[in-house]
Amino acid sequence: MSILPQEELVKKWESEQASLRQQVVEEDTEDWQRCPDFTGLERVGGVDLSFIKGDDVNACAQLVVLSYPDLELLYEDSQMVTLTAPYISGFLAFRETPYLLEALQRLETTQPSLLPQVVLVDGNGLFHYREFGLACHLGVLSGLPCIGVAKNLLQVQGVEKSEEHQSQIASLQKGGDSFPLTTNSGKVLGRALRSSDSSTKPVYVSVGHKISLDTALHLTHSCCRYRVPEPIRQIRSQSDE
DNA sequence: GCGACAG
DNA sequence: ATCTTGTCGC
Repeated sequence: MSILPQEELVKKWESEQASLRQQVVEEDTEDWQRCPDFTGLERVGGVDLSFIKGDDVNACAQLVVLSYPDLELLYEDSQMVTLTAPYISGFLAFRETPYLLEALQRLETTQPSLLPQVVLVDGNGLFHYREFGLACHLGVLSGLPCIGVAKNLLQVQGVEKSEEHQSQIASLQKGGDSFPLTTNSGKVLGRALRSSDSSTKPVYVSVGHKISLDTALHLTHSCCRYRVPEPIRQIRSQSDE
């Protein structure tokens, strides 16, 4: 096996992103997405990789499936994995997607009736340097509707932590309030969401696959008891329960 | 040289 | 991502 220099790796990954980007569906495709209170939606998934202190090679790949709208645990899968790809900002998917896909495939094989109807992904979707973040990548490869939920702002295409951005955050009064993340060319790539009344710092929601931004925003908010949506949050609290 | 850098 | 204690406020 040959090791590519990072510069070559990035070129290869960029072209792979460009080709997969064309397969992203940015609209609602499911019946439940068009119902006012998401009637028909029964299972919401969450995926994440977690690490331990000094080790960035071994990680725990986790998938949870929660009931909707009660957000109770229906399924949980944890698998220790050894990562092969490095973390490079903008290319998170190449590091994490293979193991998240494996988890979804294990579920599909063993208990297909528990497959989630939508997956909340820890990271960005279209709100990305090349409009193809982790949530898009996992969505296209799995075929499942996916939503990107990032806890930190990625500064991309003119969206930045400016005075303007800070004042927009300050203007979010209550849980559910949001404002658009608009590029310098005028395209809305996502929305900053105040996810609960008690949290000041927003989360950044963007389309992953097979869902509209409006639906993604409302569903994400309806999954929030605290700042981080339950499907993603319950993964972390899982380890000590 | 300095800031930025999803997870 | 992860290391970490207390502390302030509701």
